[in-house]
Amino acid sequence: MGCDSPAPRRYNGVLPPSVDRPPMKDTLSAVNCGNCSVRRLCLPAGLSGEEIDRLEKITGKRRMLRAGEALYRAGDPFTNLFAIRSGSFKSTVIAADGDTQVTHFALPGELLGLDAYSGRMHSSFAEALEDSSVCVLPFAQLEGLAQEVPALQHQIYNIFSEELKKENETLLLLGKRSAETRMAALLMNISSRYSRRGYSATAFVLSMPRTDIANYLGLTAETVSRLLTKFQREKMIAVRGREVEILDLIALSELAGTHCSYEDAGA
Amino acid sequence: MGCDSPAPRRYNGVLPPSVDRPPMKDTLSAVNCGNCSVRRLCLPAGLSGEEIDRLEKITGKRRMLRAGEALYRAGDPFTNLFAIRSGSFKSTVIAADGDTQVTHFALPGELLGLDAYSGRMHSSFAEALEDSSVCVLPFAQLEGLAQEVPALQHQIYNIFSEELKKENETLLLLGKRSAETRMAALLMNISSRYSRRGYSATAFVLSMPRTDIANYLGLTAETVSRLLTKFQREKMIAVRGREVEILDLIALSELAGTHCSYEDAGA
DNA sequence: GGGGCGGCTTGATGTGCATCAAGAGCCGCC
DNA sequence: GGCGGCTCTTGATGCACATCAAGCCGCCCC
Repeated sequence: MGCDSPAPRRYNGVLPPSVDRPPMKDTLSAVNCGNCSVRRLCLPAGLSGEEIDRLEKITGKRRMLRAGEALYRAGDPFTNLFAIRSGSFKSTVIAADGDTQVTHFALPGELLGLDAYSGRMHSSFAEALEDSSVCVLPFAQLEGLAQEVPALQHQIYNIFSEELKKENETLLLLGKRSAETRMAALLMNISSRYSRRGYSATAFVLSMPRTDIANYLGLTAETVSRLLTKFQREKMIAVRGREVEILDLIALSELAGTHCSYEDAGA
Repeated sequence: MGCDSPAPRRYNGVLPPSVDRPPMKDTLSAVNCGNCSVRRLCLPAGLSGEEIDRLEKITGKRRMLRAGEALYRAGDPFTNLFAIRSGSFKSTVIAADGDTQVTHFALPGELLGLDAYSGRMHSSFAEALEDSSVCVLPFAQLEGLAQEVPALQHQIYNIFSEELKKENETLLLLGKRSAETRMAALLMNISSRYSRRGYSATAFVLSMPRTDIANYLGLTAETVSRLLTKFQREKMIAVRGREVEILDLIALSELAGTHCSYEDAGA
């Protein structure tokens, strides 16, 4: 394509390592939004019981993925949105020179593929960070249903809008913050997202390798490693491989500069 | 609010300087989407003549703003979207510590306020960079119309999705690129956006000061200034204050690393 | 005209994080 | 068990860009 030119700068490829285990086969088990543990965070939020029933009729199946498996790749035709049911994903984009950028880490209840609507083609990659399961949402049908169910349309706008808001915060982080602040902010972010999902806010396992964290934060893996060690030395966290325990939530949130939006962190 | 803590890092306030001229008064002149020069880029894209008529009934009025005037501020209740008719804007978010980040520069045909839908409140600021005019779109009515007009709903999704896609590219830029690459990419980006709007791709006036460019790119004004000087020395551009002329589009696009997506730049 | 101010440029110095390099822990596999 | 390949850590060095500090230019206003 003649696109081999300029200077990447920093970094180290982070492309789908293409796992050797066979992909899990698609299961056709029916989706059950009404009982789903993340329904408050997902499409069904704000829908009546009857509306959720209609939604379930559309979201025909689930798909299981193994760690490292790609949910979609840039260039794939866009037909489905995916709602994460369990596990976690990273989204990445790739520059013309082959350089990769991790743009999100996605957790259960979040939707993947929204950026593919315009152009009818995925422009980013989504890859499972651990064995995961997603609900498959054929967008054409979803769109049709939203036309009839205002609450659903409402929720779709909500999710788009939330997504934009989150990206603004990421820009703030990347644009002007020190490595230390970025790292602290990521830990706080993951903590609060796990917490919303009913997991511990202070003890969790990072599902992604250091290289992905570094890439996401615009740093290097070495710097991430040093920062985690430093935080540990300062008794803010305890780290063992990918296991993290937050020992001093207040200190960490102050470092992150987000304590005001993290409810009652200061109380 | 007890939010006076941590380390800002770098930078220099960029908040609404609050112009001394009185704000322009709102004019009630009817909007005419059908004739608007940016309708291809705006909400009417893909709508039939009759549908555009219905859209016009909703978009009741225009609003004129002077350079430096705020269109909305974080915390304002969300009732309207705004479509830029002429001029340009910057969007910014503000961190808990008061630090500001410019997240976008917006040009005619683009929508402002999309990130405020969820939560019914603006979470960012939009400020006119020059005397500008916008169409006011009461979102409740727009939402109602979209419920009846699939093509409009479609276009709203399109715009949301485009917005997400653009943010991904910005993340790529901020996450891993050198100052030089960022600056070149911004110039190319502005160039192509002006070009889509029927203006020259190679000669334009930057409507924003160096500090805003620097802030947007995660750099300092000094670095921006040095880079522009350097590009000029290397005969890629000519700069005089805010006037920019691109002398070597190819070289600049190669520096930016985006030449593959810039149609026919290599032809 | 001249003084003040904000935006811009240019230079000198400093530093935060990348880069390079080596080694340690962990795991799957032969 | 032990080898090869990961991810992760830790240390030494260097550089890109921030920071600090003048000075310039255009513009408004007295």
